[in-house]
Amino acid sequence: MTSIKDIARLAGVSPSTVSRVINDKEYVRAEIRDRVKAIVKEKGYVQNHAARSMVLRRTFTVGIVIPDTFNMFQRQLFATIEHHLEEQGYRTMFIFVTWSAESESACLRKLKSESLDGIIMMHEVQNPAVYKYLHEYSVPVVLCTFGSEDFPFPAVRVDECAAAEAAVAHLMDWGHRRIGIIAGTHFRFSVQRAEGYRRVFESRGMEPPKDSWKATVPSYSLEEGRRGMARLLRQDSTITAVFAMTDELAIGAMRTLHEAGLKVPEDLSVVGFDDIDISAYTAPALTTIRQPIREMGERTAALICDLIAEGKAEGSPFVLEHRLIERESVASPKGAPRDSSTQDGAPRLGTGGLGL
Amino acid sequence: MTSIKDIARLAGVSPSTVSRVINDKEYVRAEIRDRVKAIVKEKGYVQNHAARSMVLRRTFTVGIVIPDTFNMFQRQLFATIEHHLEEQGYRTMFIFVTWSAESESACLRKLKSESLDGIIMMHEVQNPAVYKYLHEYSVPVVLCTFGSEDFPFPAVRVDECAAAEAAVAHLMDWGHRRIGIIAGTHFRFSVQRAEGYRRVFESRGMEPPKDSWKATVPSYSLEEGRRGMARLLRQDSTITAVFAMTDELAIGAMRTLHEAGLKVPEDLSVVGFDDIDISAYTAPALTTIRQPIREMGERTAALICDLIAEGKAEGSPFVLEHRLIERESVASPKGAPRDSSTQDGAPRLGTGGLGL
DNA sequence: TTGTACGCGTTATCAT
DNA sequence: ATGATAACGCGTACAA
Repeated sequence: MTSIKDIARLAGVSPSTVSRVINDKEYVRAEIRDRVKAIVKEKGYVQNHAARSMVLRRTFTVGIVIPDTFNMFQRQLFATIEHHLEEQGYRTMFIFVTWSAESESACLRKLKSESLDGIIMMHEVQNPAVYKYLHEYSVPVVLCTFGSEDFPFPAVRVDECAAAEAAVAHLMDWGHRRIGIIAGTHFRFSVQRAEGYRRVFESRGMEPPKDSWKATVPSYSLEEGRRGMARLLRQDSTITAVFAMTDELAIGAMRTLHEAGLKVPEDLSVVGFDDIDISAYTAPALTTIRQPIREMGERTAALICDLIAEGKAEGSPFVLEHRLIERESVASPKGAPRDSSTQDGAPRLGTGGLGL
Repeated sequence: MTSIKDIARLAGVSPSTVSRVINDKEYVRAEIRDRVKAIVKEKGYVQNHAARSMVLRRTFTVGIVIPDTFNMFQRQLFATIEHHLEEQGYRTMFIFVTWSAESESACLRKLKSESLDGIIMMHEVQNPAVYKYLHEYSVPVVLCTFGSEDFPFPAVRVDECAAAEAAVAHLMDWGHRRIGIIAGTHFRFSVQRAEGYRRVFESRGMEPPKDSWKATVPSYSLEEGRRGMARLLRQDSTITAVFAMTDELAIGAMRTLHEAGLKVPEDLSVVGFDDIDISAYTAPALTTIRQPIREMGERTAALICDLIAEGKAEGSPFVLEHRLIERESVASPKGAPRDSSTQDGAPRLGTGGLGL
């Protein structure tokens, strides 16, 4: 590969001059600048990243820690982040993590050896050593989609509990009382969303939801949604609606319903969470909670850039607004007309909530 | 960050010795080896990647060029590749590309500056300069999901044309004759799949498909599938089946059908292509062509490793077998019983084709 | 305004 | 078996 020295020789100047030209520094005669630039272009020269980051002691790279099974929601999120980071001149390096302890150690090792300029965590690593390392060496970090009480990292997220509450309250507004939940585990949001579910019952002075209305599944896949729904149906066939903790789970659940010959929403209503892109295209289209993906991504990218550049992380709030997207998967339970206490008329059909 | 020199000082040896220990070289007394290792562990030392790749003149990094709007099929594919590469000690760097010329230039620039050990192209870049550069500097390259006639890069893929033929033939076998197609553009596979579609008509001695049976859409998104199907319905309402060039397009198409009050497969049959994971969970589940994702990923990873290590790329074939996955989205056209020339009985319902 | 010299962290080579 | 030294490509302080 052609190096800065080659260019220097070709241009009849010293390497430092070439360096100045490339980095748009002052003190270069226009004439020389042009000559060097021409040669750079001709030779297709580009700086060697490794050498640069070695001497500059920074890598211009932001690491994104993300589950290796990332879903469409996360996919859209990091696409936004990546895009903005790119604009700011940062490279992006993905660090895929599974739920295994070994994978988390590998993650830590990677974080160390890469000496990244900043880290965006889109995955709640369990091993505290990771956060501890990041904190001790004061690596710029921003948490995205979850928060932490133990470490003072800025966190961009929605109020998971309130959002889940909105989803379940929506079901209540439609007259549902026996509402099931398909719940995941492991992550903070799983307890928060479950808490939101519980609170709706509480705040309305109702009995807490029965245990038989809950199916806990080991992951957030379509298949687990399918299984969870099947279990729910077995446990208590009187439920009239289901809150699935993620859209994937909800779509899997609808599949079970379809196989069982049950119609959504006529026989059973479903609401999801995340508003992944496919949720507007299922039959029926899924009523769900939308997290402001774009905004979250922009905010996260801006934060990490500020953190890297100036060490500051101001400009709250980092808790963004969620929004209920009404589509077609919710209706009144059979026999029971819609709760008169709500203002809204019929559910919006079509792609009204598509955001096009 | 603690460096090799720090460790050396702490252990009372020279940096070279530490280097030998770290890289498991010979000629180190066991006693010293243990002492150094202990200190390395205690200090949590890890090699600096930039420095290493500078002196070794390799980055241990494989670049994956991929569309920034990658779909679930590609997502599963690169997950497999990433996993295998990781096992072989390679890092992975994604290079996201859009369909713009500017983005492709940026891609080229990146490829140059990163000095990657190898490149996996999962996206058909239009600008020949990219391939030219790769070829000239004999960077190890493997194409994944498409081939090239202009450059001798090994390519892992299926026979797109034959696969599309299988999809459409399946429709024919069910008695369909007026079969529409939702087609994309830009990529090699779009012309190959369209060609497969055409050939079925030809090989059965039928008239070529009418122009009004074809809707060409500008991208492969859910939304374009929806639009394409709507257009098809307007252009010729007598079609009884549709071949969508990708599953996303198919799912979007089914959405239009749902909105129009048409039932799949009773009113209209649909077959897709790719077998993305959600295709088994839609209602109805999608009949589609499965590309052997796992195998393709493994093959691609193995190839790039061989290419990097030994410069060779042997062990064809690189053209893998596709497979028709029959689910629920195909039935006989209304009024017409299933073509008696086929051996198979009723379509498989449920998740028989799920591959669990 | 330009060039020289050094250092970043690591490994390979050669000397010991 | 171990250590000293050079080199990788670049940026920068300092000399010119």
